[in-house]
Amino acid sequence: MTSPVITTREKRRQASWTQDPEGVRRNILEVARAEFVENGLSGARVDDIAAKTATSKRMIYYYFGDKEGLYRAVLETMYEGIRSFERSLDLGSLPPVEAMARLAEATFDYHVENPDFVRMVMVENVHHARNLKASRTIAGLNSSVVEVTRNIYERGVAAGLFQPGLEPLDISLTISALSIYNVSHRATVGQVFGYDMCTPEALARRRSMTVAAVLGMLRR
Amino acid sequence: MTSPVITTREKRRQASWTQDPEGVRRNILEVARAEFVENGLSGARVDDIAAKTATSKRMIYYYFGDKEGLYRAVLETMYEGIRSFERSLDLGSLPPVEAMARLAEATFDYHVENPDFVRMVMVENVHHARNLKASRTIAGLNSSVVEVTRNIYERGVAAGLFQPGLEPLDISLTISALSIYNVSHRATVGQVFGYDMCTPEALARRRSMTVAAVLGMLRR
DNA sequence: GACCAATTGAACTAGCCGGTACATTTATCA
DNA sequence: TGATAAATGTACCGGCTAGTTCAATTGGTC
Repeated sequence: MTSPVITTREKRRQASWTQDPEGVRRNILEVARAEFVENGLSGARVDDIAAKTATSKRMIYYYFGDKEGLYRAVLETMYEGIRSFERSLDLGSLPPVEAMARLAEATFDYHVENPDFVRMVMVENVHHARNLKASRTIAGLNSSVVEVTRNIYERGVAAGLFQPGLEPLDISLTISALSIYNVSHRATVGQVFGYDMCTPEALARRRSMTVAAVLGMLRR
Repeated sequence: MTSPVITTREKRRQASWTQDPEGVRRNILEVARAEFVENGLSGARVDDIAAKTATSKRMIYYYFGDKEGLYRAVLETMYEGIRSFERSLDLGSLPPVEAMARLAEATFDYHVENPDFVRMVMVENVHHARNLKASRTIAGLNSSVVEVTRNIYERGVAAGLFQPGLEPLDISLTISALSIYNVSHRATVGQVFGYDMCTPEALARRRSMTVAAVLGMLRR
């Protein structure tokens, strides 16, 4: 179904080649993602991206128009990823406290496992989310995580377990803040405090503190 | 004592001018800060910075060596700012719970009031803290916030108010995460959720939730 | 197998951008 | 006041960088 990705090694340098739009597109996106994540939008070089693909710079412009178009396409794949993660959450059957803990843990884990997403979001924030705004695709991908949170929260309030009067969105943002920080600020925290937040031990500690903070904030 | 900052307007375009090393340096740093904060390291243009100063590009290289040297100098002023803030904290006389709440609030407020610092830290993380590492100046500016946190925490544990066994650094990082997020992720959150985290009302909510989360996590 | 649209390649370019050469003016101080 | 060092201005450059031109090849269609 999906055509095989063309690796850099097997570059088709002969006079003859086989058409493979899907593969070329995917190959460019993969390389571009690595470059944008590593160097940011302005820091990434189209020539470098092209050199690392199995194809040429010409194809980047053919498929993505310009550098920002390519960046936007990468951004879109990232947001598709987290939306898909959010949809996969199935916490309706768990009791409120367990569900909320599980939500926090899953969110935490997602960010740890997807540093590229985290870095891309950082880059995008440096640019005031200009490309996020410009993407019709991402606009259509509305987040379901707030509704998930609302459901759990309201069940908890009804059961007398959580204190009432809070905004589900704020709860969501708190979880997000505690999850993303470990990855996004790994470098500066590592340098300033001589502490790597991403070792397995550090992550385990930070994970349980995240759950404790979220539940502690909700408990009445 | 400090010479007046030369504004862009009163550029000295005459054949004669007065020397003002301090002023020129400061003027360049101010302009550079705005540009780096707005565009990042690779996004900022030395020509643009020069054009917005009262002096010329020549002086940037005279005083700061190269673009990265200028960036590093800006970064250093930022870290001097937060270290100074940390030293100004005087929470030893407050009871543990109040002191911890006050620490969280003050940290929260500092980030809200210093978005330039927050953005600079973001940019620096995109670059894997390369320039932070390179700065001897910042290395000498060790953070006192962990010791402040440790003091409060240990008093709280001794008083039977906080649960024992936690790392002061982790508590610090939790406060930091919850404080910085509102500013650093304002753009993407604003776009994705249609929610501006930096309105006075939103900040008030997020501020009290931050305190609640931190205390909730510590309470035994 | 001839035609056409989609896809790909190689070489090229205009302008930007970090950095510099060189000359000149201002302050310091003996 | 003259010599020296520090500070500043003007003009310039070489390489990089996003984007393009022009042409060729491929695959499907009738």
